[in-house]
Order: sequence, then structure tokens, then C-alpha cells
Amino acid sequence: MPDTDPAATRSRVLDVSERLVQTRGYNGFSYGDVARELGLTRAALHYHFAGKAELGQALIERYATRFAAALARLDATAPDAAAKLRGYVGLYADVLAADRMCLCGMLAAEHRTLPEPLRRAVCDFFTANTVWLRRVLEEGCADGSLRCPGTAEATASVVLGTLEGAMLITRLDGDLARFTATADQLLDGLAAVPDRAAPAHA
Amino acid sequence: MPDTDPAATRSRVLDVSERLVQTRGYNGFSYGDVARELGLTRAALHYHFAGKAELGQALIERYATRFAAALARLDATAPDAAAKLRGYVGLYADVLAADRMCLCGMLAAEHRTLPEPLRRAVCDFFTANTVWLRRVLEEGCADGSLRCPGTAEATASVVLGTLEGAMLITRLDGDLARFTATADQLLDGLAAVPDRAAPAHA
DNA sequence: GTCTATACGTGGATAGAC
DNA sequence: GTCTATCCACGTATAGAC
Repeated sequence: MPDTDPAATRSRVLDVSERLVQTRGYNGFSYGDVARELGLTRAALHYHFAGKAELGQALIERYATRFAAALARLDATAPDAAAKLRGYVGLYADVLAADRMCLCGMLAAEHRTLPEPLRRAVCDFFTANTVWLRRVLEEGCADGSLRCPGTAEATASVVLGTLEGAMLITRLDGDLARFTATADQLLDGLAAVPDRAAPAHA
Repeated sequence: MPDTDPAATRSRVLDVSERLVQTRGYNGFSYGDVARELGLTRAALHYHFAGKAELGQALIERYATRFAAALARLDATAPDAAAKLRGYVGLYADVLAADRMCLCGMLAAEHRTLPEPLRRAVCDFFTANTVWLRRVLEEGCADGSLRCPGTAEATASVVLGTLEGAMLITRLDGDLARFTATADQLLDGLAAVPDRAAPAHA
């Protein structure tokens, strides 16, 4: 095979674009940025992806697929619901450790400027996340590894919102420790340790 | 005075720009957008603000000043720390009700692409918020209106992160009710009602 | 598959008239 | 203060050669 493997180039384009969108946003990167970094021309990119919108769609589809696979892996390997939740937080920490924002969190901020199919894909991503979280929270209440104040639905929103928001803000100074502290406090609030909850009236 | 009052025009430019940045992001709006909406030319805007960077700075300065004033008003009028916290959440709900993202939350997402002075201002905004929240949380533990699991610092991060993150996500479908449910659950978790915390061992 | 060349719009900005 | 005119760089995209 030649050194110009279409699939390989396509994959590298996606890798570079993904990093650029996660760090600079959809409106903050261009074909020129990607081409320069790969030593290609802008025209060459149009061979692999018809336009920026199509590139964006391919980006989010791959991201969503990977994320779903990671969640499936957690479901398959984690011993209980609490461990699944810790694993979920770990996924976010990994992204932040690479000095990136969640791809869909970034796109959510810009959603008013996105091509419609992209906007839909972002919504679907968060819906899938909320569904998974709600199920894990319900599992946790059943297997006794988690306690769920209020509804599982609202708690799922709190978890998702806290993680996305904490990423958004701690990325400003790259303070991974602050993210971890925030996430730990979130997890503590959902942990099924009866003694920790009410320290007031001994 | 003529109908071309410089201060008035400047103020209207800021109003329109603020809305555009909050909905579309810094990289998603242009002098052209603002000029069109105000019936001016791009060149006219350059009279009021030297460039986009200066406009952005003026924007964030006015926003931060307003926000600080709102916090001071809460300090002055709220009966206790819990009420201050509810008022704080209300500020976010108002922004979301106008179908906007928090200005600084939006800019935080794009921070890698911002002119340096703007980036600094965004950091300062969140620092000020965290400081205020930490103080209110400590007050709440003292006056008995709040309970603070973990450190006040980490809890302040959780509050800030949850609100920014919940805005980011619920804005996708404009579901204000979902934001409210999320925020209420957050507040419940910090409320100083000893009975609610430990429902397990009656 | 990748290139050069080219097209066309837009964005930010400046000069100078009124 | 606001305009017209103009500038230049950039971004997206297409045509056609190799």
C-alpha cells in the first residue's frame, strides 16, 4: 500500500480536527489550520470531507460512538453502580487532562451557529448520556452502592451539568486538581455511606 | 441633544453585542452583525470601539460590574445565606430565561482563541464568583441555614460548575424547567434540613 | 489522492469626505 | 458621528492538472 492511504489520512484529519474543535471550538478552527498541521492543502481536505459541516458531522459521530463504547465497557467491567459512576467521572478527567473540553460541551455552547444536523447530534449525545446516568443511578439505589436524593432524572442532570461545567471552568487555568476535588465532592454526595450524610446531631 | 448621542449609541452597541456573544459566542458574531441590527455601518462602530477586542473588553467589564452589583444587592437584602444562594441561582435562571448563556461561561469555552486581556477578565470573573460563593457557604454554616459537605471551596466549585453546566446543556432545547429541577436539587443538597439528609436508618 | 489556481464572500480595519 | 470607499487577509469551496 502507498503512503497515501485514504483511510489513514481521513483518520488523521479527524484526529487533528477533533483536537482543534475541543480546544478552540467549531467557529475557532478552519480547514487551513488542519491542512497546515498535516502538511496538506485545503483542497486536499475537500476530497475527504465535502465541507466543514460534513467534517463536523463525522467528528461528532466518531466521538459519540467512542463514548458509547466506553460506557458499554464500564457496564461490562465495573463491579457496581458506584464504580460505573466513578469510571464515568474518569472519562471526563481524561479529556481535561489532555487540556481539552468535552467535544459536545464545546459544541453545545456554539449550538446556535451550527449546521442543523450537527445541532441534532449534540442533543442526541446528551440525551444518551442522561439516559445512561439515570439507569446507573437507579441501579445504584437498587444494589445499595448509591443513594439518590430526589429523582434519578434530576440527579442525572446534576451529574452531567456539574462535570461539564467544572470542565468548562477549570480548563481556564488548567487546574486538574480543582476538577478532581469538585468531582469527588459530587461523588461523595451520591455515595451510600449513611454516616457521612448527617454529621450535625450526634 | 441630537438623536445621535454618543453615549446612547455606545450603550446600544454593547446591548446588541452582549446578546450576540451570549447566544453565538465571541467567534460567532461580527461587527457586521451588530451594525446591521443597529442600522449603522461597520466603520461607525470603529468610532465607538477601536476593534473587536476592545468591544469585548468593554462587554465583559460592564457584565462583571453588573454581576457584582447584583451580588451586593443579595448581600444587602437576603435574610440569610440560604436566601443569598437562592438569589444567586435566580440570576442564572434569568439569563437562561432570556435564552442566553452566561457571558463568561460562553467566553470560557472559547478562551483559547480570545485576546489575552479578555481571557484574564474571564478568569477574574469566575474567581470573584467562587470567592463570593465560598463566603456565603461559610456564612450559611455559621447562621445554620446551610450545611456544607466537604470544604467550602470545593462546594463553591460544585455550585458554580453545576449552574454553568446546566445552563450549557439545558439551553440546547430551551428547557427552563429542567434547569430549575437541576438547580433545586443542588440547593436541596445544601439545605440545612437535618431530616432530609439521612432517610435510610429511621 | 493531492496538487495549483482560482473564485467569491466575509471579517476586521483604515482614510478621508461630510 | 456617520458615511463611502477601499484595503487586505482569511475562509470555504470548485475546476482541472498530475
